[in-house]
Amino acid sequence: MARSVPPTNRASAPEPAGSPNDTRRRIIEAALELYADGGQRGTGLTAIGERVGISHNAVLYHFGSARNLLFEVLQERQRRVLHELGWAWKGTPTEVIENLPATARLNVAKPGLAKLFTVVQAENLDPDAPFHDWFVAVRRSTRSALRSVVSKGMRSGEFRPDLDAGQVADEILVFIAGAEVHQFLDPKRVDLVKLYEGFTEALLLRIVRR
Amino acid sequence: MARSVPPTNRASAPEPAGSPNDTRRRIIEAALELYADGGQRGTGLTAIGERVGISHNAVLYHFGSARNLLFEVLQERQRRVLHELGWAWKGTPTEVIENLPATARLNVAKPGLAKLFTVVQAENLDPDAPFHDWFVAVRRSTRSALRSVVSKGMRSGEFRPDLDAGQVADEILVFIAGAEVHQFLDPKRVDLVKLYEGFTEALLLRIVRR
DNA sequence: CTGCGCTCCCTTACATGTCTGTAAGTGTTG
DNA sequence: CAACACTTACAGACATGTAAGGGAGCGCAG
Repeated sequence: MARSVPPTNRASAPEPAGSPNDTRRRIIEAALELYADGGQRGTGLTAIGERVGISHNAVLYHFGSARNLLFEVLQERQRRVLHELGWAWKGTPTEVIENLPATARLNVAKPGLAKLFTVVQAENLDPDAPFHDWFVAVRRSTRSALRSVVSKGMRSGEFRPDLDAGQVADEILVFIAGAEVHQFLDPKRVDLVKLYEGFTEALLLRIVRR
Repeated sequence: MARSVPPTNRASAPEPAGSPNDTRRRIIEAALELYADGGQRGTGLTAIGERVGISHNAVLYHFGSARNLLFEVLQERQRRVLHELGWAWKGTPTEVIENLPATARLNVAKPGLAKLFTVVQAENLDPDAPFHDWFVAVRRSTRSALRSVVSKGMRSGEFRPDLDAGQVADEILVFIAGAEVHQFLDPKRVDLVKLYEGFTEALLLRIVRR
C-alpha cells in the first residue's frame, strides 16, 4: 500500500453539510452531470474540480484515478435509478410491462441519469474499452430480470405460452436503448413518453394471452 | 483563402493505385475503421496516418483538419450504406418494411459502417457537439422517408388507415438505433438478424390491414 | 491551557503523453 | 523551376498522474 488511502465513510449517520464526505459527494454530483454531457473522453478532472471549486488533484485525492471516479459515478447512477424505479419491478408480470413508461418519465424528469449511461456506454462498445465488461454485465443482468418476468407471466397464464422470453427481453432492451439515443439527439421532436406508451401497448397486445 | 487547398479529383476515370487520390482514399479507409473502434475522441490523426504509413501531417495536408476528415468519413459511410441498401427502399410499402432485416444483414457483414455511425452519434448527442446538427438532420431525413413509406401504404390500402405514420417511423428508428448498440456491446449473445426479423414480423402484424 | 505533532484535505509545481495545427523544408516529377 | 506530396520541427492545449508542501483541527503530554 504505497498510496494514501482515500477517506472511507466513518459514520453511517446522515452527514452534515461540512463533513469530510461532503466534497466527495459534490464531486460525484458534478461528475454525473459533466460525464453525461461530454462523455468520459470529453470530460477532464480539471473541469470536474472546477465545478466543485477545487483543483483537479483534489479530485484525484478522493478517488485515486479518473477511471475510479467514473466507476463510482456509474455505480451511483445505478443506485439512483434503482431507487427511483425499483417499485416498477414489483407486481405481476403484466404490471411490470405496463410500468415501462415509468422509465420514460424518469428519463424526461432526470435526463442526466440516462444520458450518462447512453453516452458512456457508447464510448465502451469496443471490447478493449475500460468499462466494456461492466456494461455487458449490466445488460445481461437486466436482460435476465426481464426474461424472468416474461417467463413468470407465461407460467402464470398471463402471457401467451408460445413466447420466446429471451427474445421479448431483447426487444425491450433494444427499445429502451434506441429510445434514449433519439430522445437525446432530438428532444424537441421525440416524445419519449408517447413512444414508450405506444411500444408498451403493442408489446402487451402481442404477448398477453387472449 | 490563406490555406492550401486539398487536392481535388481531377479525373473521373477509375484511378490507378498510385494516383494522387489513392492516399486520400486509403486515409478514409483507415479512418473509417479507426473511428468505428475508438470514436472521434479516441482516434488521433497520428493513428490514422500510421495505419496508412504516413505522418499525421500528411493527413492534415489532405483534409485540412481532423473535423473535416471525420465529416468526409461520415459522408462516405452514408454513400456506402445507400449503395448497399438502396434497393431495399424500392418496391411497395409492405416490401420496404419486409426488407428491414437487410439492414441487419449488412450490419453483420460490415459492422464497421454501423459501428462508426453509432459510436460517433453517441459522442454528438450534446447540442454543442460538432456533428450534433448533422446527426439530427440525418435522423429527420430518415424519419421522413420512413413516414412517407407508411403514409403511402395507408393510402394504398396496404396498411391500416388509422396509423400514426410518424409514430411508426419513430418506432422503426428507435429499434434500429437500439439494436446496433446491443449488437456491438454483446455480439455473442445478440442475434441481430433474428431480432430484426422478430421486430419486422410484429410490426407488419400491427400495421398491415387485415 | 498550552503547545506539539499527527492526520486530513487540499494546494502548487512538475512530469509526461497525446492531440491538433502551423511553418518551413525536401525530394520527385513534369 | 514550379507544383505536389509529403517530412521534420515545433507550438499550444489539455489530459492524467506524482511529489511535496501547507494549513486547519484534533488529541494528548506537560
